[in-house]
Order: sequence, then structure tokens, then C-alpha cells
Amino acid sequence: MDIKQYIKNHGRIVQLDAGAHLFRQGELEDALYWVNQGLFKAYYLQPDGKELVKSFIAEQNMITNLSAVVGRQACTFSLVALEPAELAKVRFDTLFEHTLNDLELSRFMLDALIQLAQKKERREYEFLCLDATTRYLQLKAERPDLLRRVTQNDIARYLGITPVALSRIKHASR
Amino acid sequence: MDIKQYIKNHGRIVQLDAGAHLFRQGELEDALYWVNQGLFKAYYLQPDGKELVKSFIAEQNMITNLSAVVGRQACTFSLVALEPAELAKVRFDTLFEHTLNDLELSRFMLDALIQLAQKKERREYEFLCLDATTRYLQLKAERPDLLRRVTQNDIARYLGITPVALSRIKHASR
DNA sequence: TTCACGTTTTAACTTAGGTTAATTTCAGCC
DNA sequence: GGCTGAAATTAACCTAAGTTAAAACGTGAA
Repeated sequence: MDIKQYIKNHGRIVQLDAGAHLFRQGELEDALYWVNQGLFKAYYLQPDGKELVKSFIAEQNMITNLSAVVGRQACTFSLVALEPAELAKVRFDTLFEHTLNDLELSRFMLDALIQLAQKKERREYEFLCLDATTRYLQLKAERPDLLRRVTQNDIARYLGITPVALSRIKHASR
Repeated sequence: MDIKQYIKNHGRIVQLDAGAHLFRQGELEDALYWVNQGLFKAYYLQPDGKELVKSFIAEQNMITNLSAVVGRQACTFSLVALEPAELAKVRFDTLFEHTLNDLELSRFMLDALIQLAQKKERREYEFLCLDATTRYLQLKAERPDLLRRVTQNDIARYLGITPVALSRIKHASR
């Protein structure tokens, strides 16, 4: 069974309005979600109230808060719907148990985790090796849809700079 | 069978002098390694000759170049021994095949990948949310051994700053 | 249409970190 | 003990990005 199939069989449908939170930093969470529809923003809230964007998650992707779900700790980030959304929700533990008896499912989990690790490695590379201007131009080239669906403020906080700085970069690179 | 056991059974021992490369950016690579002894530096070489440190890998850890090994692409980074080292080497493909028939092995792969993803997520957080001084102080608190085994130049390039900047930070935070 | 409010831009000033180069420190070696 | 070369520090100057605040722009509701 593949993951999408598994979630279809075992999952509960969740509907969210734009602006609604799926979970918040500090809460406990044990679920893994599959996004059927909508766009989400994962973000860290700093003690001083500043917000930094960890990632954007669109349709046909998984969402989970790894440390919360694996380590049974408080969520390290918050997750908010930027558009009206529909997801399927399953308990991570139950899914993980099923991988114990189902080699195919286990394989799909492996694939998903490899993909996740590669994505994170990519982002690590960008922060370590590229300057803000290059990160912006790359994002613009590779996810032009995002720039349309998301405010420039959020794009800036995803790139690790302030909205003011992003506005300047856009101006300079025109 | 767990991964260490698997590698012990199927792996080939590799010895390296300090300064020797395990693989280089741009080469093809199909192996996964287990570090028995030594310390490694994974680094990106920029077109302008600048070097940025992706990670340090010490004893009792796995090493692999995910994109190279999974996507059959050129290595995205180089891997060099900072100390005389001994590793066990297995083909990634073969291991991955074995996970198809061995649930326990599959589980151990899952655990390893979850850990990897969590590590990467952690580093992403540090680049996104913390300034260089905080990143340095945190590294110093959490991996004091590293600061002893690695030159300050390499620590700086791991933190994403120049050696000059790190020296300044040390001076200021004393 | 207009108002209100959030988003984006612009400007002026500050700060962290980069760059280059000179100097000091230190470890290994003769 | 003195020499060598790498590593680390220091200094002077430069640039990217942060901060604060004001102005301009857009969009949706009344």
C-alpha cells in the first residue's frame, strides 16, 4: 500500500479556513497530514515576536512536525493555512506501527524521508553558500507560483531577510 | 538485523590518512559509509574557490552523499578526513534492496533518516533564526569536542562566516 | 466612490559581517 | 633553541542587510 492510499483508508478529513492554524508552536501533536487542497505556512515565532518562515507546503505534500511527533515534544513551529484548505489526518504512531508489518508502506516512508532530507539539504546549502539576492532569484525561477500566492513579507521571512531588504533586492535586480 | 550489524557483515574496511578524500564534489558515488574511527569534514567548493563546511562527521555515524547515491548524480560536496580514519563501506543500492526483504533493517533505515532529517531541520533553524554569535555559542556549548579537534577556520566556514568574523565574535563574547 | 487597512516602497541611519593586509601566536621540525 | 609555515588576531575600510518611520499603493467592504 502506498502512503496516499494508506491515508485515504485510515485518514480523517480536516477542513480549514484561510488564517486558521493546524497546530501551534508549543502544543503537542501526534499527526501526519496530507494536503489535498490549499497552501500552508510553517513558521517559527521568536521570543521577541519576530516571525521566520520555515517552509511553504502546497497540495499533494505531507505535513508533520517531526520532533513533536517522533520525540513526543512540543511543536517547534506553527502551521497556518494561507488559503482555504483540506487535509487528511492520520496518527503518526499508527502509521509507523503499520510500517512494521508492511514492507511496501515502509518503502514509501523511506522514499518520503529521503525526499525530505534532500529538501532540507538543499535549503541548508542555500543558506550556507548563497547570498540573499541569489536565494531570491532562484526561488523566483523555481517556484514562480509561490511568489503569486504568498505576500512579499512572507517570502522575505522565508529567505531569512526583512521585507525592506527584499524590496531593495527586487529594485536592484531589475 | 540492524545497520551496524549489516555493515559489519557486508561492508569493506577503508583506511584513510588525515587529509585524504573519501570522495570529491563532481564525482559519482554509490556508497554509504560507517565511521569506525576518525573525523570528517563535508564541504562545498564554490566556483570562486571559496570553501563552506556542510558538516563534521565523527565516529559511530553514517556518511553518504544522498543526492549522488539516490539520484545517481555527481556528488554535491566533498568529504575529507581531518584525522587518520577507518570506515566500513557498503553499496547503497544493495542496502536499499535488502530493506525490501528485511523489516528490521528497513526500520533502522527509517530511524536513521528521521534522525538525519531532524539534524538538517535543526541547522535550517539556526541559519534562519539565529545570528552568528548565537550559532557560535551554541556550537561551543553543545559540541565542545569539535572546537578542540577542528581548526577555527573550519568552524567559521561551518557557521557560515569568515575566520576573521569568528575571531571578532570570540573576542566580543569574552 | 471612498474609506480603511494591509502591503510594498523609499529614505536615512545603524550594525554585523566581508575584505585585505599586516602582525602575532603556535606547533612541528631541524 | 631557532626556523618555518599555518592558524589566529587585529586593524582599517567597505557593503549588505537591519531598523525605524514615512509615503505610496491596492483591495475589499460599506
